[in-house]
Amino acid sequence: MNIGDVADRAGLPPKTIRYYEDIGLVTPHRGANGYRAFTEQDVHKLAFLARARALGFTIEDCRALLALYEDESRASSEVKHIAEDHLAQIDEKLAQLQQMRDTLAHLVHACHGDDRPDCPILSDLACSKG
Amino acid sequence: MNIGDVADRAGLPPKTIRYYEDIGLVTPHRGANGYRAFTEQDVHKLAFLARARALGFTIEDCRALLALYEDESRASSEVKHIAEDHLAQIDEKLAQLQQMRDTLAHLVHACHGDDRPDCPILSDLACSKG
DNA sequence: CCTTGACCTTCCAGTGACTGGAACCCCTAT
DNA sequence: ATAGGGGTTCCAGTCACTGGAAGGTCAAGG
Repeated sequence: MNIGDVADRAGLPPKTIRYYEDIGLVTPHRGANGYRAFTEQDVHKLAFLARARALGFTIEDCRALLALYEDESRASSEVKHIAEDHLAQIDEKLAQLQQMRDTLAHLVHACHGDDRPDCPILSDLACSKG
Repeated sequence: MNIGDVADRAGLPPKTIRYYEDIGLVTPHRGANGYRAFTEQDVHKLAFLARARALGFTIEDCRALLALYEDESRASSEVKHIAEDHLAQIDEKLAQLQQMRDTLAHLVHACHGDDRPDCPILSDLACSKG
């Protein structure tokens, strides 16, 4: 199968798939014309990657998950460990983002947003006592 | 004032301050020895930047905000507009992250995490019907 | 057979916002 | 004189792609 079809089926741009080959996440064979020839298994792997990336796992997480995925004898605890780590990171990011959101929403709310130059947003940024 | 002191007072690493000079956010003078010589105003500006960046504004947002900040006659509506845009972006990101969190938490919860190879996390990643 | 257009290939460069490191200069204290 | 802790520049790397140029390949239509 050519890269374009794989891209459609895995839900990843061709550029990204080539990049994944560059960094060794997939290793498609080559046809006589030099085109990459993907197997069903490759498609499966790439779809796995697409989903894991969509869940915010880093490429290195994905590499580890793929290795575990392909290891028949892995323990589920290893996978759980990676996922839990990632979950904790997401929680931290969520908290930070929520904090940012609250502060910003407060500022936007306080700003009258008219033609006058006074602006609570800028005042706050200028001296972070808000 | 030298870059180290400014870094302490503005809450930014020296490297970052040099980078901000590179991209034209600040333009400190130079002493006879070639060292950057920062004024109080520079410190103020950098602290402004530190705060705005901490609120997740992009560098280009910051550039715009700084310009508005230094423009005595700006309308607060312009600032509000930038802030509202940014707030909307944050909200979107929050929603995505929350969605990711929910899915992942569900998977982690479903995984027994023992020595056996069965793992709902990998199963889900492999075929996204979960 | 030729052309057209869609596909494929490689390689290089850019993104955003820094960060690390090398190699070197300057200032102060001992 | 020397040791250290500043400062300077510049180059390269990060992360995960993405855009674009230059060129090869393939199937369909005239």
